Amino acid sequence: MPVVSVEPAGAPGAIAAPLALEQAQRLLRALAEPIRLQVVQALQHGECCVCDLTSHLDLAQSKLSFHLKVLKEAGLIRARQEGRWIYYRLEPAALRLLRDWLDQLAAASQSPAPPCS
Amino acid sequence: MPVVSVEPAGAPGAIAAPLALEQAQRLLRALAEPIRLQVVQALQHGECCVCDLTSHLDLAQSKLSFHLKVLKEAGLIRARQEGRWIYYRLEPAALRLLRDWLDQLAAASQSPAPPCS
DNA sequence: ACCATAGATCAACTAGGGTTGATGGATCTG
DNA sequence: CAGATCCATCAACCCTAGTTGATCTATGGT
Repeated sequence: MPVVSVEPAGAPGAIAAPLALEQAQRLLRALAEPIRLQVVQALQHGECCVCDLTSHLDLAQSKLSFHLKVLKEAGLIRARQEGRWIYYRLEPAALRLLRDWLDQLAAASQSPAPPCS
Repeated sequence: MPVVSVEPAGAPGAIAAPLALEQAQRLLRALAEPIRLQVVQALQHGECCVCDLTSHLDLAQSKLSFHLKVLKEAGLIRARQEGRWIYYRLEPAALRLLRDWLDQLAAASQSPAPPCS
């Protein structure tokens, strides 16, 4: 179900450019929202159940649930149920994916090259 | 004017967390839009004038201009005038800033730690 | 001076994403 | 079983970000 399938370590040289772009876009859209960024930050040091997040971030339960869903569908977080609590945690692979995408872009943009095709 | 002031290489250990968060958020919001991503990709190998971008991406001039402004205000691109043309180019420092922010997050999220405070 | 082109800006409109409050389904406790 | 807690989901609303078409400024050519 998660959109970002943690790719099974194929040859690191080969890149399917448009696919990577699409994934990068999904991740960016999911992260580009204040509340979701707060959630991601709150999860950066370990997993956390929803009720603690609501109180910690002072959010309506419904609102938080909505944003958790967006983050989960983008593949940025993962849920684990334990009794009646549901613990969420970050998916570092997704973060690394986006980081690598940015890295490529930054690398390409500083290699001297002729202007615009 | 650019929001992302290319910080003058302070002690790399010291981080002003909320400030970095705010900048990351600005960059993310600017990048999280299909057209703006296309623009950034189009600029990844060198600078380009607006008229070439419009034809290359097949966009209304007004629309492109709007998105260029957003990218510029976020500090992701920079403009240079030459005659009656205006050339835009990527600002790799901004990309690296965001990459580093993601890197921190990914690093923190995989160090084993106790759950939720 | 006149006209053409490049690009920014503006006002009016639109649509998609986020909010809100209520309801529903699970799981635990007594 | 009855009640309570945790969380997801839904429908209605709202607002902001993006679109559109027109206008404005500046530069350059003739």
